[in-house]
Amino acid sequence: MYRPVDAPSGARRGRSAEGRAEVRRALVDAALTLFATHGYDETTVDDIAAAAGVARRTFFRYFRGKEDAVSPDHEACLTRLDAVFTAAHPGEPVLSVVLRAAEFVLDMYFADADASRIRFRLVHEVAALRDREVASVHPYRQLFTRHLRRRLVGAADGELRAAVTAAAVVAAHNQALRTWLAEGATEEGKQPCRDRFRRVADLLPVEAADDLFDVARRLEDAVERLERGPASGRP
Amino acid sequence: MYRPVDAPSGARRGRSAEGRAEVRRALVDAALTLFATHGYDETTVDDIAAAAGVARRTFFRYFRGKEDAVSPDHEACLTRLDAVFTAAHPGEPVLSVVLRAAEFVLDMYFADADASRIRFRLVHEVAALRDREVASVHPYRQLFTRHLRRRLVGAADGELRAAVTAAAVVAAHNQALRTWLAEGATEEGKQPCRDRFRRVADLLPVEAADDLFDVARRLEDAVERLERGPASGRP
DNA sequence: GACTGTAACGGCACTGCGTGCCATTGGGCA
DNA sequence: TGCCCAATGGCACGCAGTGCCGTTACAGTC
Repeated sequence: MYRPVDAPSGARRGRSAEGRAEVRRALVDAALTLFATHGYDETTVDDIAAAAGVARRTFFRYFRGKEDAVSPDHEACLTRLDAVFTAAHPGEPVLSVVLRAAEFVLDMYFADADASRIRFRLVHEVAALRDREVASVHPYRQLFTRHLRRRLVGAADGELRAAVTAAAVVAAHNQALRTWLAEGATEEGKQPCRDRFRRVADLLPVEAADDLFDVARRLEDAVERLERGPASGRP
Repeated sequence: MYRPVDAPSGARRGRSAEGRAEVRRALVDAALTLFATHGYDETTVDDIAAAAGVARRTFFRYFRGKEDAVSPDHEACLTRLDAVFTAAHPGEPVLSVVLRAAEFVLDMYFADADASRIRFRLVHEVAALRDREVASVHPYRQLFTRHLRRRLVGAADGELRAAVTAAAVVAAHNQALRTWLAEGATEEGKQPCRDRFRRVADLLPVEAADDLFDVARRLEDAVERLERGPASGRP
Protein backbone atom coordinates (compact mmCIF):
# COMPACT_ATOMS: atom_id res chain seq x y z
CA MET A 1 0.00 0.00 0.00
CA TYR A 2 3.04 2.26 0.15
CA ARG A 3 4.82 1.77 -3.13
CA PRO A 4 5.20 4.89 -5.25
CA VAL A 5 2.98 3.52 -8.06
CA ASP A 6 4.20 6.22 -10.37
CA ALA A 7 7.96 6.02 -10.41
CA PRO A 8 9.27 8.38 -13.11
CA SER A 9 10.40 5.21 -14.85
CA GLY A 10 13.93 6.30 -15.64
CA ALA A 11 14.27 6.31 -19.39
CA ARG A 12 11.44 8.29 -20.83
CA ARG A 13 10.13 6.33 -23.78
CA GLY A 14 6.63 5.94 -25.06
CA ARG A 15 4.27 8.73 -24.20
CA SER A 16 6.12 11.87 -23.16
CA ALA A 17 6.54 13.03 -19.58
CA GLU A 18 4.34 16.01 -20.39
CA GLY A 19 1.65 13.58 -21.48
CA ARG A 20 1.78 11.78 -18.17
CA ALA A 21 1.66 15.00 -16.18
CA GLU A 22 -1.28 16.11 -18.28
CA VAL A 23 -3.23 12.91 -17.69
CA ARG A 24 -2.46 13.15 -14.01
CA ARG A 25 -3.74 16.70 -13.81
CA ALA A 26 -6.86 15.73 -15.74
CA LEU A 27 -7.54 12.93 -13.29
CA VAL A 28 -7.09 15.14 -10.23
CA ASP A 29 -9.30 17.83 -11.73
CA ALA A 30 -11.99 15.33 -12.62
CA ALA A 31 -11.86 13.75 -9.19
CA LEU A 32 -12.08 17.04 -7.26
CA THR A 33 -14.87 18.32 -9.50
CA LEU A 34 -16.93 15.16 -9.22
CA PHE A 35 -16.35 14.85 -5.48
CA ALA A 36 -17.48 18.44 -4.98
CA THR A 37 -20.57 18.17 -7.17
CA HIS A 38 -21.84 14.61 -6.64
CA GLY A 39 -20.20 13.74 -3.33
CA TYR A 40 -17.26 11.46 -2.59
CA ASP A 41 -19.04 8.18 -1.91
CA GLU A 42 -21.33 8.68 -4.89
CA THR A 43 -18.41 9.11 -7.27
CA THR A 44 -16.86 5.90 -8.59
CA VAL A 45 -13.42 5.49 -10.07
CA ASP A 46 -15.17 4.75 -13.36
CA ASP A 47 -16.74 8.20 -13.24
CA ILE A 48 -13.39 9.90 -12.61
CA ALA A 49 -11.61 7.99 -15.34
CA ALA A 50 -14.41 8.64 -17.82
CA ALA A 51 -14.42 12.36 -17.00
CA ALA A 52 -10.66 12.46 -17.53
CA GLY A 53 -10.96 10.55 -20.79
CA VAL A 54 -8.96 7.49 -19.77
CA ALA A 55 -9.75 3.93 -18.84
CA ARG A 56 -10.54 2.91 -15.31
CA ARG A 57 -7.41 0.75 -15.23
CA THR A 58 -5.27 3.78 -16.05
CA PHE A 59 -6.52 5.62 -12.97
CA PHE A 60 -4.92 2.99 -10.77
CA ARG A 61 -1.65 3.45 -12.62
CA TYR A 62 -1.53 7.06 -11.38
CA PHE A 63 -2.99 6.68 -7.89
CA ARG A 64 -2.99 3.94 -5.32
CA GLY A 65 -6.71 4.40 -4.87
CA LYS A 66 -9.65 6.71 -4.93
CA GLU A 67 -8.58 8.53 -1.77
CA ASP A 68 -5.14 9.39 -3.14
CA ALA A 69 -6.58 11.50 -5.91
CA VAL A 70 -7.61 14.13 -3.36
CA SER A 71 -4.14 14.94 -2.04
CA PRO A 72 -1.70 13.43 -4.51
CA ASP A 73 1.35 15.52 -3.62
CA HIS A 74 2.35 14.19 -0.23
CA GLU A 75 5.15 12.14 -1.69
CA ALA A 76 6.73 15.12 -3.41
CA CYS A 77 6.13 17.35 -0.39
CA LEU A 78 7.89 14.91 1.90
CA THR A 79 10.85 14.75 -0.45
CA ARG A 80 11.20 18.52 -0.53
CA LEU A 81 10.78 18.71 3.23
CA ASP A 82 13.53 16.18 3.72
CA ALA A 83 15.74 18.30 1.50
CA VAL A 84 15.16 21.28 3.79
CA PHE A 85 16.47 19.28 6.71
CA THR A 86 19.48 17.82 4.97
CA ALA A 87 20.41 21.18 3.45
CA ALA A 88 20.37 22.88 6.84
CA HIS A 89 23.72 24.04 8.17
CA PRO A 90 24.86 21.76 10.99
CA GLY A 91 25.51 24.79 13.17
CA GLU A 92 21.98 26.10 12.89
CA PRO A 93 20.04 25.62 16.12
CA VAL A 94 17.61 22.70 16.06
CA LEU A 95 14.65 24.87 16.84
CA SER A 96 15.43 27.16 13.94
CA VAL A 97 15.62 24.29 11.46
CA VAL A 98 12.44 22.70 12.70
CA LEU A 99 10.44 25.89 12.58
CA ARG A 100 11.77 26.72 9.14
CA ALA A 101 10.85 23.27 7.88
CA ALA A 102 7.31 23.54 9.21
CA GLU A 103 6.90 26.98 7.66
CA PHE A 104 8.12 25.52 4.41
CA VAL A 105 5.20 23.10 4.48
CA LEU A 106 2.90 25.96 5.40
CA ASP A 107 4.09 27.83 2.34
CA MET A 108 3.32 24.86 0.13
CA TYR A 109 -0.28 25.03 1.29
CA PHE A 110 -0.26 28.79 0.77
CA ALA A 111 1.04 28.29 -2.76
CA ASP A 112 -2.35 27.32 -4.13
CA ALA A 113 -4.90 28.44 -1.63
CA ASP A 114 -7.82 27.50 -3.84
CA ALA A 115 -6.93 23.84 -4.02
CA SER A 116 -6.18 23.82 -0.29
CA ARG A 117 -9.60 25.23 0.49
CA ILE A 118 -11.39 22.74 -1.75
CA ARG A 119 -9.50 19.83 -0.19
CA PHE A 120 -10.16 21.18 3.28
CA ARG A 121 -13.91 21.16 2.70
CA LEU A 122 -13.79 17.72 1.16
CA VAL A 123 -11.66 16.18 3.85
CA HIS A 124 -13.81 17.55 6.64
CA GLU A 125 -17.02 16.30 5.10
CA VAL A 126 -16.05 12.74 4.24
CA ALA A 127 -15.15 10.37 7.06
CA ALA A 128 -12.92 8.16 4.94
CA LEU A 129 -10.91 11.18 3.82
CA ARG A 130 -10.60 12.45 7.38
CA ASP A 131 -8.97 9.18 8.38
CA ARG A 132 -6.73 9.37 5.36
CA GLU A 133 -5.72 12.91 6.18
CA VAL A 134 -4.90 12.06 9.77
CA ALA A 135 -2.83 9.09 8.66
CA SER A 136 -1.04 11.15 6.02
CA VAL A 137 0.31 13.48 8.71
CA HIS A 138 2.25 10.65 10.26
CA PRO A 139 5.10 10.56 7.73
CA TYR A 140 5.67 14.27 8.32
CA ARG A 141 5.80 13.76 12.07
CA GLN A 142 8.16 10.84 11.52
CA LEU A 143 10.42 12.97 9.37
CA PHE A 144 10.59 15.68 12.03
CA THR A 145 11.19 13.06 14.70
CA ARG A 146 13.99 11.43 12.74
CA HIS A 147 15.90 14.65 12.17
CA LEU A 148 15.38 15.79 15.73
CA ARG A 149 16.59 12.45 17.02
CA ARG A 150 19.69 12.82 14.90
CA ARG A 151 20.40 16.10 16.65
CA LEU A 152 19.67 14.76 20.09
CA VAL A 153 21.71 11.57 20.13
CA GLY A 154 23.29 11.20 23.51
CA ALA A 155 21.14 13.86 25.10
CA ALA A 156 19.07 12.87 28.12
CA ASP A 157 15.76 11.39 26.94
CA GLY A 158 16.73 12.19 23.38
CA GLU A 159 14.14 9.86 21.87
CA LEU A 160 11.39 11.26 24.04
CA ARG A 161 12.38 14.84 23.37
CA ALA A 162 12.50 14.21 19.65
CA ALA A 163 9.08 12.61 19.58
CA VAL A 164 7.48 15.27 21.78
CA THR A 165 9.02 18.21 19.95
CA ALA A 166 8.08 16.83 16.55
CA ALA A 167 4.53 16.22 17.68
CA ALA A 168 4.30 19.72 19.13
CA VAL A 169 5.57 21.41 15.98
CA VAL A 170 3.33 19.37 13.71
CA ALA A 171 0.34 20.04 15.95
CA ALA A 172 1.03 23.77 15.92
CA HIS A 173 1.42 23.70 12.16
CA ASN A 174 -1.87 21.93 11.71
CA GLN A 175 -3.65 24.12 14.20
CA ALA A 176 -2.50 27.27 12.45
CA LEU A 177 -3.23 25.84 9.02
CA ARG A 178 -6.72 24.67 9.97
CA THR A 179 -7.56 28.08 11.37
CA TRP A 180 -6.36 29.75 8.19
CA LEU A 181 -8.42 27.35 6.07
CA ALA A 182 -11.49 27.67 8.23
CA GLU A 183 -11.29 31.44 7.92
CA GLY A 184 -11.39 31.22 4.15
CA ALA A 185 -7.74 30.70 3.19
CA THR A 186 -7.32 34.36 2.27
CA GLU A 187 -4.17 36.18 1.23
CA GLU A 188 -4.43 38.50 4.24
CA GLY A 189 -4.69 35.52 6.54
CA LYS A 190 -1.34 34.05 5.59
CA GLN A 191 0.88 36.22 7.76
CA PRO A 192 -1.31 35.89 10.87
CA CYS A 193 -1.21 32.14 10.27
CA ARG A 194 2.58 32.17 10.16
CA ASP A 195 2.70 34.28 13.31
CA ARG A 196 0.29 31.98 15.08
CA PHE A 197 2.43 29.01 14.21
CA ARG A 198 5.64 30.70 15.29
CA ARG A 199 4.24 31.23 18.73
CA VAL A 200 4.74 27.52 19.24
CA ALA A 201 8.32 28.42 20.00
CA ASP A 202 7.11 29.94 23.25
CA LEU A 203 5.59 26.60 24.18
CA LEU A 204 8.40 24.41 23.04
CA PRO A 205 10.22 22.11 25.43
CA VAL A 206 13.69 22.39 26.74
CA GLU A 207 15.27 22.36 23.30
CA ALA A 208 13.91 25.84 22.83
CA ALA A 209 15.26 27.01 26.13
CA ASP A 210 18.60 25.35 25.47
CA ASP A 211 18.94 26.98 22.10
CA LEU A 212 17.86 30.34 23.38
CA PHE A 213 20.17 30.06 26.34
CA ASP A 214 22.88 29.35 23.85
CA VAL A 215 21.90 32.37 21.82
CA ALA A 216 21.75 34.49 24.95
CA ARG A 217 25.16 33.27 26.02
CA ARG A 218 26.66 34.09 22.64
CA LEU A 219 25.00 37.48 22.65
CA GLU A 220 26.28 38.16 26.13
CA ASP A 221 29.74 37.19 24.99
CA ALA A 222 29.39 39.49 22.04
CA VAL A 223 28.21 42.29 24.26
CA GLU A 224 31.09 41.65 26.57
CA ARG A 225 33.53 41.85 23.69
CA LEU A 226 31.79 44.98 22.61
CA GLU A 227 32.06 46.48 26.09
CA ARG A 228 35.76 45.71 26.26
CA GLY A 229 36.36 47.61 23.11
CA PRO A 230 37.56 46.76 19.62
CA ALA A 231 40.62 44.96 20.90
CA SER A 232 39.39 41.47 20.03
CA GLY A 233 40.63 40.11 16.74
CA ARG A 234 37.37 40.08 14.82
CA PRO A 235 37.79 40.83 11.10
CA MET B 1 -17.83 4.50 8.68
CA TYR B 2 -18.05 5.78 12.22
CA ARG B 3 -21.30 4.49 13.66
CA PRO B 4 -20.91 2.25 16.71
CA VAL B 5 -22.27 -0.82 14.83
CA ASP B 6 -22.70 -2.69 18.05
CA ALA B 7 -24.99 -0.57 20.20
CA PRO B 8 -26.08 -2.58 23.26
CA SER B 9 -29.57 -2.38 21.73
CA GLY B 10 -31.47 -1.39 24.86
CA ALA B 11 -33.92 -4.16 25.62
CA ARG B 12 -32.10 -7.43 25.46
CA ARG B 13 -34.29 -9.90 23.67
CA GLY B 14 -33.26 -12.73 21.44
CA ARG B 15 -29.80 -14.11 22.10
CA SER B 16 -28.48 -13.15 25.53
CA ALA B 17 -25.87 -10.45 26.16
CA GLU B 18 -23.44 -13.15 27.25
CA GLY B 19 -24.01 -14.86 23.92
CA ARG B 20 -23.09 -11.69 22.06
CA ALA B 21 -19.98 -11.11 24.12
CA GLU B 22 -18.99 -14.72 23.53
CA VAL B 23 -19.42 -14.46 19.76
CA ARG B 24 -17.45 -11.25 19.80
CA ARG B 25 -14.60 -12.83 21.67
CA ALA B 26 -14.63 -15.81 19.34
CA LEU B 27 -14.38 -13.49 16.35
CA VAL B 28 -11.48 -11.51 17.80
CA ASP B 29 -9.64 -14.67 18.76
CA ALA B 30 -10.18 -16.19 15.34
CA ALA B 31 -9.06 -13.01 13.61
CA LEU B 32 -5.87 -12.59 15.66
CA THR B 33 -4.99 -16.26 15.30
CA LEU B 34 -5.50 -16.32 11.56
CA PHE B 35 -3.72 -13.00 11.05
CA ALA B 36 -0.73 -14.29 13.01
CA THR B 37 -0.57 -17.66 11.26
CA HIS B 38 -1.61 -16.97 7.67
CA GLY B 39 -0.97 -13.23 7.43
CA TYR B 40 -3.41 -10.35 7.37
CA ASP B 41 -3.91 -9.90 3.65
CA GLU B 42 -4.21 -13.64 3.11
CA THR B 43 -7.01 -13.94 5.66
CA THR B 44 -10.50 -13.20 4.38
CA VAL B 45 -13.51 -12.25 6.45
CA ASP B 46 -15.00 -15.56 5.38
CA ASP B 47 -12.10 -17.35 7.03
CA ILE B 48 -12.54 -15.44 10.28
CA ALA B 49 -16.28 -16.00 10.40
CA ALA B 50 -15.90 -19.68 9.60
CA ALA B 51 -13.24 -20.11 12.29
CA ALA B 52 -15.55 -18.43 14.80
CA GLY B 53 -18.47 -20.57 13.70
CA VAL B 54 -20.69 -17.78 12.40
CA ALA B 55 -21.75 -16.52 9.02
CA ARG B 56 -19.76 -13.91 7.14
CA ARG B 57 -22.65 -11.48 7.41
CA THR B 58 -22.56 -11.77 11.19
CA PHE B 59 -18.95 -10.60 11.31
CA PHE B 60 -20.01 -7.25 9.91
CA ARG B 61 -22.67 -6.96 12.61
CA TYR B 62 -19.89 -6.95 15.22
CA PHE B 63 -17.18 -4.98 13.43
CA ARG B 64 -17.16 -2.21 10.88
CA GLY B 65 -14.60 -4.08 8.88
CA LYS B 66 -11.70 -6.48 8.86
CA GLU B 67 -9.31 -3.95 10.38
CA ASP B 68 -11.52 -3.29 13.39
CA ALA B 69 -11.22 -6.87 14.60
CA VAL B 70 -7.58 -6.22 15.54
CA SER B 71 -8.18 -3.45 18.07
CA PRO B 72 -11.89 -3.53 18.86
CA ASP B 73 -11.77 -1.67 22.19
CA HIS B 74 -11.00 1.88 21.18
CA GLU B 75 -14.60 2.94 21.60
CA ALA B 76 -14.78 1.68 25.16
CA CYS B 77 -11.33 3.04 25.97
CA LEU B 78 -12.28 6.50 24.78
CA THR B 79 -15.42 6.44 26.89
CA ARG B 80 -13.48 5.51 30.01
CA LEU B 81 -10.84 8.12 29.24
CA ASP B 82 -13.47 10.79 28.90
CA ALA B 83 -14.80 9.76 32.29
CA VAL B 84 -11.36 10.34 33.81
CA PHE B 85 -11.42 13.92 32.56
CA THR B 86 -14.97 14.71 33.60
CA ALA B 87 -14.46 13.13 37.03
CA ALA B 88 -11.38 15.26 37.72
CA HIS B 89 -11.68 17.89 40.40
CA PRO B 90 -11.88 21.35 38.80
CA GLY B 91 -9.18 22.56 41.17
CA GLU B 92 -6.64 19.96 40.07
CA PRO B 93 -3.87 21.44 37.93
CA VAL B 94 -4.29 20.81 34.21
CA LEU B 95 -0.96 19.12 33.89
CA SER B 96 -1.83 16.69 36.65
CA VAL B 97 -5.13 15.70 35.05
CA VAL B 98 -3.59 15.26 31.64
CA LEU B 99 -0.74 13.10 32.89
CA ARG B 100 -3.09 10.99 34.96
CA ALA B 101 -5.37 10.47 31.97
CA ALA B 102 -2.49 9.36 29.75
CA GLU B 103 -1.25 6.97 32.42
CA PHE B 104 -4.75 5.58 32.63
CA VAL B 105 -4.53 4.66 28.96
CA LEU B 106 -1.08 3.22 29.57
CA ASP B 107 -2.54 1.02 32.29
CA MET B 108 -5.18 -0.28 29.92
CA TYR B 109 -2.42 -1.52 27.64
CA PHE B 110 -0.60 -2.97 30.63
CA ALA B 111 -3.79 -4.80 31.66
CA ASP B 112 -3.32 -7.52 29.06
CA ALA B 113 0.23 -7.36 27.93
CA ASP B 114 -0.09 -10.49 25.79
CA ALA B 115 -2.79 -9.07 23.55
CA SER B 116 -0.90 -5.78 23.36
CA ARG B 117 2.24 -7.53 22.20
CA ILE B 118 0.40 -9.57 19.59
CA ARG B 119 -1.33 -6.49 18.22
CA PHE B 120 1.93 -4.57 18.25
CA ARG B 121 3.61 -7.16 16.04
CA LEU B 122 0.63 -7.30 13.74
CA VAL B 123 0.24 -3.56 13.39
CA HIS B 124 3.89 -3.05 12.61
CA GLU B 125 3.95 -5.73 9.97
CA VAL B 126 0.85 -4.81 7.97
CA ALA B 127 0.73 -1.47 6.21
CA ALA B 128 -3.04 -1.19 6.26
CA LEU B 129 -3.08 -1.76 10.02
CA ARG B 130 -0.33 0.80 10.57
CA ASP B 131 -2.46 3.43 8.87
CA ARG B 132 -5.43 2.34 10.91
CA GLU B 133 -3.43 2.55 14.12
CA VAL B 134 -2.15 6.02 13.34
CA ALA B 135 -5.65 7.20 12.53
CA SER B 136 -7.06 5.63 15.67
CA VAL B 137 -4.79 7.80 17.81
CA HIS B 138 -6.52 10.91 16.56
CA PRO B 139 -9.67 10.62 18.70
CA TYR B 140 -7.49 10.36 21.80
CA ARG B 141 -5.54 13.44 20.82
CA GLN B 142 -8.82 15.21 20.12
CA LEU B 143 -10.14 14.26 23.53
CA PHE B 144 -7.04 15.62 25.24
CA THR B 145 -7.21 18.77 23.14
CA ARG B 146 -10.87 19.34 23.95
CA HIS B 147 -10.41 19.06 27.69
CA LEU B 148 -7.26 21.17 27.63
CA ARG B 149 -9.03 23.83 25.59
CA ARG B 150 -11.79 23.87 28.14
CA ARG B 151 -9.20 24.66 30.81
CA LEU B 152 -7.44 27.27 28.73
CA VAL B 153 -10.32 29.41 27.53
CA GLY B 154 -9.30 33.01 27.65
CA ALA B 155 -5.63 32.24 28.09
CA ALA B 156 -3.22 33.64 25.52
CA ASP B 157 -3.04 31.27 22.54
CA GLY B 158 -5.31 28.87 24.39
CA GLU B 159 -6.19 26.89 21.27
CA LEU B 160 -2.58 26.58 20.26
CA ARG B 161 -1.44 25.58 23.72
CA ALA B 162 -4.20 22.99 23.97
CA ALA B 163 -3.31 21.44 20.63
CA VAL B 164 0.42 21.46 21.30
CA THR B 165 0.17 20.10 24.84
CA ALA B 166 -2.22 17.36 23.80
CA ALA B 167 0.03 16.35 20.93
CA ALA B 168 3.07 16.35 23.22
CA VAL B 169 1.39 14.18 25.86
CA VAL B 170 0.04 11.72 23.32
CA ALA B 171 3.41 11.53 21.60
CA ALA B 172 5.17 10.85 24.89
CA HIS B 173 2.60 8.20 25.73
CA ASN B 174 3.07 6.46 22.43
CA GLN B 175 6.82 6.73 22.57
CA ALA B 176 6.95 5.15 26.03
CA LEU B 177 4.40 2.50 25.07
CA ARG B 178 6.19 1.58 21.87
CA THR B 179 9.47 1.20 23.74
CA TRP B 180 7.82 -1.05 26.30
CA LEU B 181 6.24 -3.18 23.59
CA ALA B 182 9.43 -3.37 21.55
CA GLU B 183 11.29 -4.56 24.65
CA GLY B 184 8.89 -7.45 25.06
CA ALA B 185 6.03 -5.95 27.08
CA THR B 186 7.34 -7.44 30.30
CA GLU B 187 6.04 -6.94 33.81
CA GLU B 188 9.35 -5.42 34.92
CA GLY B 189 9.22 -2.97 32.06
CA LYS B 190 5.98 -1.36 33.16
CA GLN B 191 7.35 0.98 35.80
CA PRO B 192 10.25 2.21 33.66
CA CYS B 193 7.70 2.86 30.94
CA ARG B 194 5.59 4.95 33.31
CA ASP B 195 8.66 6.84 34.45
CA ARG B 196 9.76 7.45 30.91
CA PHE B 197 6.36 8.86 30.08
CA ARG B 198 6.26 11.06 33.17
CA ARG B 199 9.45 12.75 32.12
CA VAL B 200 7.35 14.49 29.48
CA ALA B 201 6.37 16.88 32.24
CA ASP B 202 9.90 18.30 32.11
CA LEU B 203 9.36 19.10 28.45
CA LEU B 204 5.93 20.62 28.75
CA PRO B 205 5.25 24.26 27.91
CA VAL B 206 4.78 25.71 31.38
CA GLU B 207 8.35 25.21 32.50
CA ALA B 208 9.73 26.21 29.13
CA ALA B 209 7.86 29.50 29.29
CA ASP B 210 9.54 30.29 32.60
CA ASP B 211 12.90 29.53 31.08
CA LEU B 212 12.16 31.76 28.16
CA PHE B 213 11.29 34.62 30.45
CA ASP B 214 14.66 34.11 32.04
CA VAL B 215 16.35 34.22 28.67
CA ALA B 216 14.49 37.39 27.78
CA ARG B 217 15.56 38.99 31.02
CA ARG B 218 19.21 38.20 30.39
CA LEU B 219 18.95 39.58 26.89
CA GLU B 220 17.38 42.76 28.15
CA ASP B 221 20.15 43.13 30.71
CA ALA B 222 22.76 42.65 28.05
CA VAL B 223 21.14 45.18 25.75
CA GLU B 224 20.85 47.63 28.61
CA ARG B 225 24.54 47.26 29.40
CA LEU B 226 25.26 47.81 25.75
CA GLU B 227 23.16 50.94 25.61
CA ARG B 228 24.74 52.39 28.74
CA GLY B 229 28.23 51.35 27.87
CA PRO B 230 30.73 53.50 25.99
CA ALA B 231 29.26 53.89 22.50
CA SER B 232 32.31 52.36 20.98
CA GLY B 233 32.13 51.90 17.24
CA ARG B 234 32.14 48.64 15.40
CA PRO B 235 35.11 46.46 16.23
C1' DG C 1 -48.96 -23.63 26.85
C1' DA C 2 -49.97 -21.20 22.59
C1' DC C 3 -49.23 -16.37 20.76
C1' DT C 4 -46.60 -12.47 19.52
C1' DG C 5 -42.91 -9.22 19.19
C1' DT C 6 -38.20 -8.56 18.56
C1' DA C 7 -33.21 -9.23 18.49
C1' DA C 8 -29.89 -11.88 16.40
C1' DC C 9 -28.55 -14.85 12.64
C1' DG C 10 -27.95 -16.94 7.80
C1' DG C 11 -27.88 -16.47 3.15
C1' DC C 12 -28.21 -14.33 -0.88
C1' DA C 13 -27.24 -10.66 -4.41
C1' DC C 14 -25.17 -6.53 -5.61
C1' DT C 15 -21.89 -2.53 -6.04
C1' DG C 16 -17.40 -1.08 -6.24
C1' DC C 17 -12.38 -1.13 -5.14
C1' DG C 18 -8.04 -2.84 -6.30
C1' DT C 19 -5.08 -6.20 -9.01
C1' DG C 20 -3.17 -9.45 -12.50
C1' DC C 21 -2.77 -10.44 -17.11
C1' DC C 22 -2.40 -9.75 -21.96
C1' DA C 23 -3.04 -7.52 -26.33
C1' DT C 24 -2.49 -3.07 -28.60
C1' DT C 25 -0.60 1.42 -29.67
C1' DG C 26 2.82 4.72 -30.69
C1' DG C 27 6.88 7.21 -30.11
C1' DG C 28 12.32 6.90 -29.80
C1' DC C 29 16.47 4.53 -31.42
C1' DA C 30 19.72 1.53 -33.99
C1' DT D 1 12.50 -0.12 -41.61
C1' DG D 2 12.17 -2.79 -37.82
C1' DC D 3 12.96 -3.35 -32.87
C1' DC D 4 12.15 -1.83 -28.13
C1' DC D 5 9.58 -0.28 -24.51
C1' DA D 6 6.47 2.68 -22.03
C1' DA D 7 1.79 3.69 -21.69
C1' DT D 8 -2.76 2.36 -22.29
C1' DG D 9 -7.21 -0.38 -22.77
C1' DG D 10 -9.87 -4.09 -21.67
C1' DC D 11 -11.10 -8.18 -19.40
C1' DA D 12 -11.63 -11.09 -15.41
C1' DC D 13 -11.14 -12.08 -10.72
C1' DG D 14 -11.12 -11.85 -5.54
C1' DC D 15 -12.79 -9.67 -1.85
C1' DA D 16 -14.78 -5.89 1.23
C1' DG D 17 -18.85 -4.02 2.66
C1' DT D 18 -24.12 -3.30 2.35
C1' DG D 19 -29.11 -4.06 1.65
C1' DC D 20 -32.68 -7.11 1.93
C1' DC D 21 -35.41 -10.84 3.48
C1' DG D 22 -36.55 -15.13 5.50
C1' DT D 23 -35.59 -17.89 9.69
C1' DT D 24 -34.62 -18.83 14.44
C1' DA D 25 -34.96 -18.39 19.27
C1' DC D 26 -35.88 -16.17 23.32
C1' DA D 27 -38.99 -13.10 26.45
C1' DG D 28 -43.00 -11.35 28.01
C1' DT D 29 -48.39 -11.64 27.64
C1' DC D 30 -52.77 -13.78 27.75
